[in-house]
Amino acid sequence: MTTSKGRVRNKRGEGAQLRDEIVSGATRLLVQGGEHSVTLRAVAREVGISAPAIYQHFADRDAILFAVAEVAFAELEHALNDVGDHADPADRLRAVAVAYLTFAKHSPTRYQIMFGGVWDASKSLQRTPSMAADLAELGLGAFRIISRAMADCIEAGCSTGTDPHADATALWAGLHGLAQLQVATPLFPWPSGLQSTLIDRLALLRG
Amino acid sequence: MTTSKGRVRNKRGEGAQLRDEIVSGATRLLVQGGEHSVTLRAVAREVGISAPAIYQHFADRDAILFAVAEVAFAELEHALNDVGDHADPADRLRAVAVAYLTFAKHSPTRYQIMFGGVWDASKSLQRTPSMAADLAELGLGAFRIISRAMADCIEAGCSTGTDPHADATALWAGLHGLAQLQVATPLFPWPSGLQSTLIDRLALLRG
DNA sequence: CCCATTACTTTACGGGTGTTAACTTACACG
DNA sequence: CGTGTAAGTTAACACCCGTAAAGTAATGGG
Repeated sequence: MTTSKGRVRNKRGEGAQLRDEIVSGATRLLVQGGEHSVTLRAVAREVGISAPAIYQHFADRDAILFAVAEVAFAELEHALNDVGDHADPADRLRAVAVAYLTFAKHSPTRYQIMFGGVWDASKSLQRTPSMAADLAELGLGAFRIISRAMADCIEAGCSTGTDPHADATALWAGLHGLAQLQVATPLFPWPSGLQSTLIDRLALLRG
Repeated sequence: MTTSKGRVRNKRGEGAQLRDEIVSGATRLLVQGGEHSVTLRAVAREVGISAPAIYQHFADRDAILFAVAEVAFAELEHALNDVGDHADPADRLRAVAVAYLTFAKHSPTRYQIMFGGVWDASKSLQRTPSMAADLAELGLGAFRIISRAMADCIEAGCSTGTDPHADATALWAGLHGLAQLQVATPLFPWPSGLQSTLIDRLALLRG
């Protein structure tokens, strides 16, 4: 086999493959046990390699978590983009919002490291300023999809909003709060239909 | 005789005082360094006692954090109740909402252990079902203040809402999302006036 | 065919954690 | 005054962590 880039090496797999295994192993741990259970050694254990082997692919524990977040962001963006065709821009916006909520609800721990990281100032992600900036950039990608759908609604007259950015931001905040709060306090008597209510009110739909 | 290290030990009735010192020490650590830095030993260090001494007052580390949350909930409730007199129920609701946001923004890490605990399934608070229930109960206390203010608005005709519980819940979700998201991602270009926009929209004010 | 490189291994260091056990001290009471 | 009890102490157990250093097996170029 030719090695133009010299990537093929060891018994376990071809270079980048192990990196992916590490990321998905870490993701698995995150989903199952929360952020704290994603430790360097635990990831290595999960993947079936020795702990120091990880340093071939990641600078430190935080870099792994960052990679997990990257994947999660990509997945979220995909979910938001892939809501199907909707003749009515309002329907589309609603679908995007629902997709956002579905993602957050379906994988809450990943959602947390994406958007809740800064809370814990010293341990979790974003210790490095550059990392915070990168995370913010990725988050903006997801936000822009909401923002665009919102703008389309306003332009089409489905929404009585006037400032797409401000309106989309308000909607985003509402979605975030609903998603997180519902997962965090499942014992609360959540009214049915709350989701639609909140979306329609914040997006100023059907006004 | 006092110990060579100077701390007066074991006076009867000093017990409860030390308990408070532990709670406030833990609070201090939480505020400064995030939840992960509130470790049993660190708390003991902060208070100036030995780690095992804590077991006289708390069953385990989680119990300390729970006590911290209790105090924080009391403080939040007090802040929500103490928004001054307002002739207009809408003004009062707005003031309550602002107070909520102010609290969350001013002490984000405490806010997190109050409402964000369940995210991390295995480490943080609420491992015990009973603890989750207790936390939920405390949270309900704060929510009821919002709910009552909301109901007053509806009754007075300041709000076009119809279902006080549902409307208050939507507002709560919005407030939670705004507070947390703004703290979590400070780099985002937050529009000015977003706070009032969100409150008025979710509370259906000035209809 | 040899050898440098690469990717991984084992080993080990230095530290942290929650928690238990055994000891010590100070006070309260008979 | 002696003594029992409660509230502290120190010491220790058993784990976990991140990561650095050194060893080893496979690979591919010269």
